[in-house]
Amino acid sequence: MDERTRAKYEARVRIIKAMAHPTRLFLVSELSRGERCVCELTQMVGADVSTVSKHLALLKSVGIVQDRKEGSQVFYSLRCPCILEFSDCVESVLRATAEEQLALAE
Amino acid sequence: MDERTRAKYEARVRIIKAMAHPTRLFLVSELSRGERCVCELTQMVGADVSTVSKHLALLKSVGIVQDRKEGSQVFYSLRCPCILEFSDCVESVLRATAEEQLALAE
DNA sequence: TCAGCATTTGCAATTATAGCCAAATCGCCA
DNA sequence: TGGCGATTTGGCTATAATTGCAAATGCTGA
Repeated sequence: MDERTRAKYEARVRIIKAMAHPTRLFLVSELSRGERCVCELTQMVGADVSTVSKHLALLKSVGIVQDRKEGSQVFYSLRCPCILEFSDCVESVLRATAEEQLALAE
Repeated sequence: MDERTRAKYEARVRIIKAMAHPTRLFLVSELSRGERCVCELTQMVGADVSTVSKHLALLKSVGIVQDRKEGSQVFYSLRCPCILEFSDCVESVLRATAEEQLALAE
């Protein structure tokens, strides 16, 4: 794998890695319903505000979400609605595995 | 986020995490072209065999790939062709970011 | 200007990952 | 059976990620 190829995969990996955390995946799925402010998200997640803020900053840094300030609040929203396709793939892997396990159990 | 919800996201995260590594993303994309044995993949990646073997084992453990032994060789293949949809989403985030950067530069 | 909420940033400790080398397995064939 | 090539596993070290607390920043309304 040459330098150029590796760089290409690393760019994609940054985005995938951003989704590879339970809290961030939850945030993304919550944002797929619509804009939310940090305080709302923090309450839903149930972790420290600073932790949630950092997760959101990471998602933003790779371009998955965008933010909008309104007064002292910050509203985050999805920048790409494609997350659904993304999830579909994950779901189908999960389903395939579950079906296989079921078959083995019989 | 209650226990049950968290467990749901963790199951999905295991799959996403498996893709969140340059070498593994490369392996998956290479396997999307067809079955390959460990020795071929090792050569393409250019890392230690043991390293590649561990990456493949991880991909297998979450159900993304499957293996088939033939003599002393092991052939890996994709278990879910959906990786393409997965990539499409990643690509569109990349593209959106690139376009935005371009617009800012003008 | 000051107090007060919302959010981000700096810091330090804990935990998880990745990589290589060496050693163990496994199947094949002389 | 013994050796050989292919692959996996164990062990160890180095690096990266995650988290909460405390402090800093920003905005708003009195």
